[in-house]
This record gives sequence, C-alpha cells and structure tokens, in this order.
Amino acid sequence: MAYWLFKSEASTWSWEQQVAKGDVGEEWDGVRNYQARNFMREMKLGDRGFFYLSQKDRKIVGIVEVCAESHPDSTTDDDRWDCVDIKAVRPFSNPVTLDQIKAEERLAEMVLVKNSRLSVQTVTESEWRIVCEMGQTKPD
DNA sequence: GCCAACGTTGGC
DNA sequence: GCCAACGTTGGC
Repeated sequence: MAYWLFKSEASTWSWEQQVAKGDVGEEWDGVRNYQARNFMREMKLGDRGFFYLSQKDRKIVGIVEVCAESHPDSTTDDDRWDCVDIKAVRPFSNPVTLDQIKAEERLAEMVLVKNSRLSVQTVTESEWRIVCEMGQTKPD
C-alpha cells in the first residue's frame, strides 16, 4: 500500500465537504498538472492519503482513502486528465500544521517542504507514521 | 497583497 | 528544440 497527500483550499473543497460525501467519496478532479496526474494513475484501491489545506489554513486535517482508481476527469473533455475518487477515513485529533512539519527534522525531505506547489504528492511510510503520531491519530 | 518558484505556451 | 513570456500557486 502506498501513501499520498492531497492538497486543497478550504474555500474550494473543504474537509467537511469531503466528509459529507461519506463512503461514496468524490472525484479529486481539476488537477491539470502532469506529475500530479501521474501519481493518481499509480494509485490503487485502498491507498491512504493525507488531506492538506493550503493557503490560509496550511495544515493536514485528516486521512482519506482511494475508493476508485484512475478514470477520466469528468470536469473536462480533454482526455489528458484523469483522476481518482477519495473518501474521508478519519479526521486528525490534532491537525498538523505546516510549521510543525517544517520544525520536525525527520520530515525535512517531505514533498510538502521541498515542492509545496505540487497538488498531489507522495508520502513515505516513515513520514506517514511520524505525521500520524504528531496528529495523535492512528496510522492504519 | 506580494512575490518567488514553477509549469506551460508559443514564436523562432 | 530552445527559451522568453506569461499565468498560476501558495507561503509569507
């Protein structure tokens, strides 16, 4: 199983909206970046991801799960763009802020730190466990 | 609100 | 195929 990070702006798509979709989940559409798209094409059912809010919030607020593998993005006719569906698994007891992540030296190599603009990112297993611990949330 | 970093576009 | 110009993102 692989781990990922999905980035959103609360004003565009919030954690509450994601939770409201329940186990049906929702398309992670609108991505128009090849690297991010390629990561989504690699995703498998059951893969887990962090739900990160950029801009004003700048924190990881919960865990999501891939509930449909890569398929055409329904928001465009351009067949270059695919996306997955994700559903909310659980919120973090303690959201983990970007400041906390930057202050943790074991997370210095996280994509969020190295390339903050990428909207879909990979997360290593050790990074996953550290962030879950910081969020006081079970990792599985 | 600013601006650096990055990705994309299009002229050559 | 290069690279300047442009648009967008996101941290600050």
